[in-house]
Amino acid sequence: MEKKTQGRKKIDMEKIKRRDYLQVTFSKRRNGLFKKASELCTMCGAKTAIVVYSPAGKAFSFGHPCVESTLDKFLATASLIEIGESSLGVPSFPDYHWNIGINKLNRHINELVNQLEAEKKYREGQFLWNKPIENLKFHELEQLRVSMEELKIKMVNRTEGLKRASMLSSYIDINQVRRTEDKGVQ
Amino acid sequence: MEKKTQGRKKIDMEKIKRRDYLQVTFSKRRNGLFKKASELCTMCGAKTAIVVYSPAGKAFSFGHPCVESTLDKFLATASLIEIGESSLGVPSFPDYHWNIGINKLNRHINELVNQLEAEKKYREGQFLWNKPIENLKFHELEQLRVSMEELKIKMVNRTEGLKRASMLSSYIDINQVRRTEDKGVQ
DNA sequence: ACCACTATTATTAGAGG
DNA sequence: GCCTCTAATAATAGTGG
Repeated sequence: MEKKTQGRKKIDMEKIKRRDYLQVTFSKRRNGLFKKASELCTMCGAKTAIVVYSPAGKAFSFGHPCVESTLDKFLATASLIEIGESSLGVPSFPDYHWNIGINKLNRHINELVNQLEAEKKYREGQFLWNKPIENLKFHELEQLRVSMEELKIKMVNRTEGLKRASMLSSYIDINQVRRTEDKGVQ
Repeated sequence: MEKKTQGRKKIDMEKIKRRDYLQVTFSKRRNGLFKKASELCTMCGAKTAIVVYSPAGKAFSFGHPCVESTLDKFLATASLIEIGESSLGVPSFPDYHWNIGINKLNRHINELVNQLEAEKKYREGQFLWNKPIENLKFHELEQLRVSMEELKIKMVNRTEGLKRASMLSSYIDINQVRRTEDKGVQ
């Protein structure tokens, strides 16, 4: 029962080398970050989304009111501004489109697919990919989406363990903090 | 020059009512949040993306190494997990969807864009990028096709990279804080 | 892995410029 | 709006269970 603690050391802002310390520090500081975000949301009425990847690639997220809505709003607005600003005073639209970076277009496509899925979900109240492929009606659009899903499913099969428990698990009412158990930062 | 300060008051974790206080508190705490995130990134080698919306709807973001890459990774993984969970008990989609033709893909993307345009018009009205897209469907389509191929390759590469350690990338800059000017929370 | 403790540092509310 | 200052609170590194 020796209560001799040496107290907090001044942080040196270097990457921690010891793996056990890294793990515990990551856990503590991630919780602190989410707590700060929660305080910012409740005190100031802000909307916040945080995504943190541990060095091992494990994902943790915080969202108020939820991660997806905040991120969707951000991505949509960013893309709109991006496209709108780039086309301001630039009559030669082909050049813009040909010069735009692949990454931006990738994000654009991801956004298109995500938004369309959200819209269809909102309209139809059901994900079409729960149904057998043979019954799909909008064959062309469906085939595109199914192909993308197949792409993603292959990613699931390859990324083995870090998937299902990571995200989209449970939402807590107050803060919508959702996190998985911290299996390690390694 | 009266230096009588009354010190910090215990926070009451309620929504601040005074608008000027709300503004300054939002600013201070947002900076504090980003600083904490930066520390987490440098100390633990984490990847982080934060999006904060002020009550006025103004967006602030922090990202390490950048917002987009972290969010892209999150959204891709989230989508595949979502699909993975939803497809539990559903036999895997056949492989031929991987080998879908480029020409078909062109039509699919075209329909995707058009349908999304329609949906967004229906839901929210006109958007800035509606008009240019109508003027240049061919170029848009061509670029989207290229980006789809890139996306496919990129996702495969990313998946293979996930299995190995993702700590290869160097975390150089302190913050890579990208934010807009704080015009007010109101 | 998580929890408790605590000395010490870090953050910040409130005020003034 | 932003910066400084400072007292007071909050977060946390290190330790033990």
